[in-house]
Amino acid sequence: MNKNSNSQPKSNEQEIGDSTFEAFNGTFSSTQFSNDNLVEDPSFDDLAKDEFMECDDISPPRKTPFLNDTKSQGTLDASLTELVDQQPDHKETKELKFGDYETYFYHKKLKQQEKDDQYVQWRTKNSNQFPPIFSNCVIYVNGRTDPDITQLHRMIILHGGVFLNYLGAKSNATHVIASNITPRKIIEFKNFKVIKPEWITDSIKEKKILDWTKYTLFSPQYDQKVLESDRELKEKSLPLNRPIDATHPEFLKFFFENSRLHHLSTWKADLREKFQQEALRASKVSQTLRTKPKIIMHIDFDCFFAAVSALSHPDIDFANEPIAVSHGGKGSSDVSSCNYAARKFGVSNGMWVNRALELCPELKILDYDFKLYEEKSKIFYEELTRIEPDCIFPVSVDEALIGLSSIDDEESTLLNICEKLRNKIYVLTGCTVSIGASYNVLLAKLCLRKAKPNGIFFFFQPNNVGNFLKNIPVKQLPGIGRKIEDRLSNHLNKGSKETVTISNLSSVSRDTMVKFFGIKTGTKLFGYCQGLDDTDIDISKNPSKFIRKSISIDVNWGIRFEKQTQVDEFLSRVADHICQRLLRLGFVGARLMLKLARRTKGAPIDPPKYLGMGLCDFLSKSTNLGAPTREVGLIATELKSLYRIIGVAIADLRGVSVTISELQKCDSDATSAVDQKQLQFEAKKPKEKKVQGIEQNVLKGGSVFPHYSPAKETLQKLLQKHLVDLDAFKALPNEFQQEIKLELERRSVEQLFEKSPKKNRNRNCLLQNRSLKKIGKVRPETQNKRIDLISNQRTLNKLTLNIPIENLGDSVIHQKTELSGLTMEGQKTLVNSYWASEKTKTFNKHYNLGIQTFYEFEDWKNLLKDWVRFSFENENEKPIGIHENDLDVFYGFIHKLILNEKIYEVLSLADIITCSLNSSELVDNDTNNESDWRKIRGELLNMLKTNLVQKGACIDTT
DNA sequence: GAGGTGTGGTAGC
DNA sequence: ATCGCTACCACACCTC
Repeated sequence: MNKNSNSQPKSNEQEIGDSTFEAFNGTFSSTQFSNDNLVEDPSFDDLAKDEFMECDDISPPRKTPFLNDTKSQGTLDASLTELVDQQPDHKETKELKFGDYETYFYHKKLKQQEKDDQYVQWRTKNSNQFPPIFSNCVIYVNGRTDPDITQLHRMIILHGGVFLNYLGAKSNATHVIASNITPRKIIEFKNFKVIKPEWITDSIKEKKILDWTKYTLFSPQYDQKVLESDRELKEKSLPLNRPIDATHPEFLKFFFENSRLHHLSTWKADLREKFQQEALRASKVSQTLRTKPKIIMHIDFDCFFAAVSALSHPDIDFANEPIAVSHGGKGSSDVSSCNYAARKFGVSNGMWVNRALELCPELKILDYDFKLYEEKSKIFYEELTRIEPDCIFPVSVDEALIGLSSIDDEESTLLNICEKLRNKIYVLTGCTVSIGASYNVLLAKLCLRKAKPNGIFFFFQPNNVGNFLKNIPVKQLPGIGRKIEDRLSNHLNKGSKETVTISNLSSVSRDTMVKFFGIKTGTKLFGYCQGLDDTDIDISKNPSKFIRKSISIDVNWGIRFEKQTQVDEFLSRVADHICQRLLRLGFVGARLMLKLARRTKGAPIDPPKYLGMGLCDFLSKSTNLGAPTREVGLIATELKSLYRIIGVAIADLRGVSVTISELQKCDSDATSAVDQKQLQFEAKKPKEKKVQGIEQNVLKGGSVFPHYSPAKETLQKLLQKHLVDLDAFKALPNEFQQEIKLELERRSVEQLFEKSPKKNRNRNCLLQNRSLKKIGKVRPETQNKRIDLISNQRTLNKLTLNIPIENLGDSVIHQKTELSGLTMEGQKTLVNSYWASEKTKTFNKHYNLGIQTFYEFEDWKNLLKDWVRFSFENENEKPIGIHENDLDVFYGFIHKLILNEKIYEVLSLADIITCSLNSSELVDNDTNNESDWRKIRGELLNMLKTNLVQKGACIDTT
């Protein structure tokens, strides 16, 4: 068993299945490393007790490629026998961390696996009795059947078939067995051969596989063929030629369902959250000072996706046949995972499929099966929990760091724990894991690299660390990626392509590293070179450090837009999506960032990757939402606004990323701890009475708002209240005046309503801030934001409107199109002045407003006055006129105002135009110019009106 | 010097 | 065809 105990670290080119073990020193003495200690070792005893509880019928698992491997067999087979020979302890009542439901399924699965193994053994012993008639079948049994599922299971396995416990959407089930079927299942199983159980029994009787079509379950009208032709018809009627890009309303759903990176990220975040929550609970129970774990184990599946996907392809010889997981079979799809047989050909993760096929023509491409990955991952983490380490730190869906300190100083114990774990995981998932272990995270990670694939590697010789590290490429160090490697390579090798190893760095001083990579990265890298790493993986020591800090959505594939409306609709959908996630995770966020990928100038319009982003520049802009929120409307509006500020030309947009940060917990669930706290805080009796008052009033048939009657307030008072200038108001067309009036009345009503505790109660999460004002800002639909901003003249004048003038010039034509409902041509001809577009003298340039200059509203008022005057100035005996670019900037600003619901500001700007035109200062040299200005003014009101009507309609429906 | 903002890099398959 | 995500850290640069 300990035949490898004194071997040197194996090389990277090790054979598959080679399980190497490097001797401990220091804490662990190699003389203690023996089997005799096994049984007495308490931690091992515990381990054994947990295993196979409630499992009474245990037989040795089948031989597997993994176990048959000649190099590992001695060690692994021995420990495996030992593992399963342990008597189950039925008295064990210790609670399991994952709850009864999951424990139940865990044991169920375990039992099933063991039964399968028994059957396989019987079969091999009595191969004459059980001809393998189902050897090419992967069979799933649904619902109640006769004979029942257990019997069918047995028959299938005994006759060489594969029995599926779970039917994934992309499962490779060749047959589904069912006696009855619901209409819902008919749809669910439409892509499978659904057959009666008699097919199995009859086939066994006949000792040959019978024609399944004679046993189909569907009645003639639901016959498989009919279904298929139905499907074909449907598919033909759909415009399948059109590529599905981000303009499609269902794009996000479709995209995320199929994005491996999306899955990886969400799984990771979920795991993190789960362990963080558990650590939080644990730390409440015991606040004892924990010591740092002495041993760090790094456990990771070998080519996880490939191994799991291959499970549904029993015909594949995973150890020898090159396989890869990807979408589709060719082209610019990424290879997400490939097995070691494929790696021998030079295939690697992240490579495109067509390149991989060039290197390895017989490479088999398998599909993703995200559900199955998740399922296997769950088993993996359950197993990790089961060995009760000091701490578990999830690195990824298939990978974790484990801290151990309770093991006595027994090398054998650690090796045994690792091997048992590996075997157990293999038995339960059908996939192999590798384990690296050392005394810190850095070294554990490096050990894992050496252990892969399908092996174990330890390093516990601090005195020998230099030797251990010297040939390791820096790229293998955690946190050292392509960029840092490149910079190191350029610095050290002066451009030569040779891999930079740690020994190459020995000449680099700490100061140089800090100078190169900054204080943190530099120091860390320097430490790594000495084998030092103080990363702590114990979440429970400081759970709050691991709490989620942001939520984001990135879409950098399929982004192709032609019109602003498409972009806006997409941003709305993204907002909706992110708000749903905020809700699901129980957060509100106060900060919003939009990051756009813009095609780099000169990069091809269509990059080599189909609908990919190609070479891009990234531009980002963030904004404060005022108070933590997850209001879709607000976030969508802000995103559209941010998009316009960043100002990426629509045709060049290749990626959209939205991040919400400054999160606060805000569970919608009233039973949550957070809400309970807030409810206590909110306990204010008088407010409750008010609610009753309103409700009573409604019952009596009176106004919902007993203290307010809109009719009583005169128009003048209303206008005063909202600081709308009476003259400006009178200058408006009648129709528009009416709308403003209605709007203001509505706002007064809502202002009252907003103060009612009924609404606040629904949002008590925000009461934490003890600020009703902030609550108001969270919900623009209820107009509080407007009131806040408009009712205070000082605020108004201080308002900084983030419009960088030059940026707007590029894209505001599109914005105008959006707002006024006019076509782009219509917008352009709105000002039909004689001045030509080649005219370079724009107001903007003339006044040298500069780049990225931000203006307060007062500045904009003055600018407008100046601009009007400027346009009437003479140049070559003609007035300068209004330049298209200036107008773009101006409309962009107006748009921003409207987006932020600053009605008063738009009105005052309209008023300024009127006043300026009437001013005697102007040289009355051209009536066209004046009429242009009046058109612009009309357009402002038009934009406002359009927006108000939209808003009104929106509010009416809600 | 503290704090805000934009950008860049890294990790997992 | 294709599904190039996402959370986090670190840092440069800026303002106050």
